[in-house]
Amino acid sequence: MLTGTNLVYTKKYNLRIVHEAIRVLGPLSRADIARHTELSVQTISNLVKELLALRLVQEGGRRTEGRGAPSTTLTLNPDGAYAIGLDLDRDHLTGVLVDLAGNVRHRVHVELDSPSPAEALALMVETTNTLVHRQKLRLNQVAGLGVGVPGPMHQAENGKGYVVNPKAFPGWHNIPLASWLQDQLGMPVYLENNAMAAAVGERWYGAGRQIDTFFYIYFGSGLGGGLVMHGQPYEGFTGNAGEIGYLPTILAGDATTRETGDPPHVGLHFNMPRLYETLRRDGTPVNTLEDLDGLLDARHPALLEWMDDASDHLTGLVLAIEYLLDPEAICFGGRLSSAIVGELMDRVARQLPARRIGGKVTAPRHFLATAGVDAAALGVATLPIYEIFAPAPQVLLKQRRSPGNGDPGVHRPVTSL
Amino acid sequence: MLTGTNLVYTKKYNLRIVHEAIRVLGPLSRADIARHTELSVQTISNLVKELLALRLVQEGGRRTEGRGAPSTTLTLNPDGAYAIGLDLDRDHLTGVLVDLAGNVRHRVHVELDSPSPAEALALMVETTNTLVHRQKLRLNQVAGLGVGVPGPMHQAENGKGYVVNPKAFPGWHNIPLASWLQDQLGMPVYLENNAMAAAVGERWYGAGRQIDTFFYIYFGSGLGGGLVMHGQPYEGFTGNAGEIGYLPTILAGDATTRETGDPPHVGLHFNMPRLYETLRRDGTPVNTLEDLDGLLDARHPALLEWMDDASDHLTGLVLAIEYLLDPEAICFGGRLSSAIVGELMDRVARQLPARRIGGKVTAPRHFLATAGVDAAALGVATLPIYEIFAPAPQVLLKQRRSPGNGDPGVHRPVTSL
DNA sequence: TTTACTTAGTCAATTCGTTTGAATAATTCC
DNA sequence: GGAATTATTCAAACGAATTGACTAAGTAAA
Repeated sequence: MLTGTNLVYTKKYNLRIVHEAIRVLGPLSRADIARHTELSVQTISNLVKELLALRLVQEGGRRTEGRGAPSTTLTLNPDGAYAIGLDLDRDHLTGVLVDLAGNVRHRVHVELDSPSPAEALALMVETTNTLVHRQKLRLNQVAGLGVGVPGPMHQAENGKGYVVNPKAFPGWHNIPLASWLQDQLGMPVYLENNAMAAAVGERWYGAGRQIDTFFYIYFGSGLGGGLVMHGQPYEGFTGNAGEIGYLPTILAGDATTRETGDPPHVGLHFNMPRLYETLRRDGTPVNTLEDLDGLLDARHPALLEWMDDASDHLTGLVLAIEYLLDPEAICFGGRLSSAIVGELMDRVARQLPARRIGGKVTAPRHFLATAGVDAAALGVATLPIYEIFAPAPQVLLKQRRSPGNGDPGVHRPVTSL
Repeated sequence: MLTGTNLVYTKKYNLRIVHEAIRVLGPLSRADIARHTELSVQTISNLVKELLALRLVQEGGRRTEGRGAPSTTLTLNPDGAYAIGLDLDRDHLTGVLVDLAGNVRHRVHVELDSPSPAEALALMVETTNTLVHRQKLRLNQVAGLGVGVPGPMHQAENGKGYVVNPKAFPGWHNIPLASWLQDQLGMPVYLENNAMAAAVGERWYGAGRQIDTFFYIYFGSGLGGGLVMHGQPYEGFTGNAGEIGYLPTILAGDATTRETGDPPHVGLHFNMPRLYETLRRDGTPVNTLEDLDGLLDARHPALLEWMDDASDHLTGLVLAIEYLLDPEAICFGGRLSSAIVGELMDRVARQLPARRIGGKVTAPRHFLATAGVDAAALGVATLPIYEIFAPAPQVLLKQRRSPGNGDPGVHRPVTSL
């Protein structure tokens, strides 16, 4: 990115910064924003005027604090924008319609069993239309559609667009999900692995608002991870950073496990279908994540045994993240219930001190994700909103006009801000 | 960082972008730069005029290619700036004076044996003065001094400035090396762990110029790592990202090793003093890194055994980096000779395919660092230059005027560009 | 109650870096 | 030799943030 910048980009960025300041720190007065952004009050006044005209922010009552004239408070207009998020996995499809403030306005949930591409596509289009109509919107009033799938993703064979991991979805080889949906729905579609999406959601609406750099450990049907650095999601070169499930459990040695033919890796210890099967063999019928909650309440021995093993590996994983990435915090969330995730966190916290190398004083703090079981759906829904409103540094830089700019096909719309 | 920007910052950034374009892609004409940066020729012409006046770039001959008027070529002026780098470890101090083009103009090397803080400080001041006088410069003509130490670093107890890891330097508890030197020498001092510094050097002068995101595996007296993402060094929240030596070798289980009292971690397998001792017990007198080269030529069994063990762990480490960070490339370098590092890389490359989880198609490429044994010294020398010239996004953003801006004490000078 | 002071916000003029358009020079192609 | 092409500069225009003057609306002190 050796491109320069000019005053047009300056303004775009400042508009986003004002929006972001109100979003994160609001309600705020124009003078407050000026102080936070180091811009002049006059500039803020002009930018706020534009945001008001776009109906993205709204004026509240006047507030008097100390001496001087009372200030007019500004907050985001929740109805300023909508986005849709679809979280797809082999066993379910969850769809949400969220507004600019991150409120889930509508939710649709369907249980699935390894759908074919055609079935899933039809269902996703239907779900999207349902969500749009319930809010009495037209398709073009929605900022975009985010789709979450279990990682990792690969590039399509023609080099255009990402395709879903065929290992998680047998029969989905080389299906360019994003462009299919985009053609059907005529709105920008963002495909992302659900762990990363959950991280973006946490960054935008959760505790991540205040935390610059954190790693999100995502418990889904498998184990995933997402990384936010300096407020920006970090995707990696091939778009698969944070794929913690593939980390080897033993750093040296290449012994492949008899069972899967793959080298021993962390993911095996967090494979939910595998856990269900173990529990079933043990005489306990389990099919869904909700069933696990009941077992936890009953302190079921086999479940507790799994949790011991899982937290043991999780501790090592946390250490790897600490030493390699040194984040400010580590976030735990996903589709497992808060009760189970919380217990895992407790166990990790107990083990961790003894397993750190001596002399380390500061360590990243751990926190439970705020979004709950729909973290991924909410997360992918924030992708279009993030794209339009986030004050990312690249907003400031001129875009290459030339073709072949490296971005492989996932739609990036002309941003409105 | 919720600060805005204005046209003054725009210009600063564009100046750096022009400089960077010439540095990386040069020699370039004004029109070439305009095409690369997407700025207008007029703008480039103005900015180049300033860089010429600052003597940071120089005009070369005119070059005619195809039809049209011939263009004036622009290159960096090597004498436009100088910087000094000092690489300190328990066993040595290496100092280099480099120019803007990355040429090592002078080099000083001293063997040490766990110096006291006072001794080391005196020696570092002396070395700096020697290097400055050899080039017939005055202290204030040097852009700054970079100091590399083995990581990790900690914050000083008063919260101001980083201090050297007391584990690597017994008796160095809570010594604020950077501010001491800054007071003595009156130039900006940048303290950094040598692995990260080597990565910055590689990014600036080596193969990293073309690679946006890479991980640098540094073989020093121990094992270190540095991370460059989107062209920017990533430090982590406490400044200790990339501390790969501390990664647990076994993800689950908290068995501490009898020997050190610490949990088993990768660093133990790359501890040079420990290797020397093993070899000595084996009847082979070894004291320095150069001795190891001789043993490699002789295919010494004990050394080869170490290399097998080391590469075995290195492979696991590479996998962890691949899956967690998904970089474009991984760079191998440090103070071990290229011959040894090269052999380690060969062994890793042989083991790696069998140990990846099935289905992974693309993988980061591996390359040997370009800088050789002085990588760290050259790397720290680039820190002041990087600070002044690198087109980092934060250059575009207004700085907070208020005190307590979070930057803990390491001197950040007013940049000239 | 009056007066002084403080703070929020707007209007108008200024500043400054990039862009645009015109002009000039140097070279190749026909 | 003339037309086309490319590099570079000069001068004017554009558009963003800034600055300074001003109004409005409150608190604090006399």
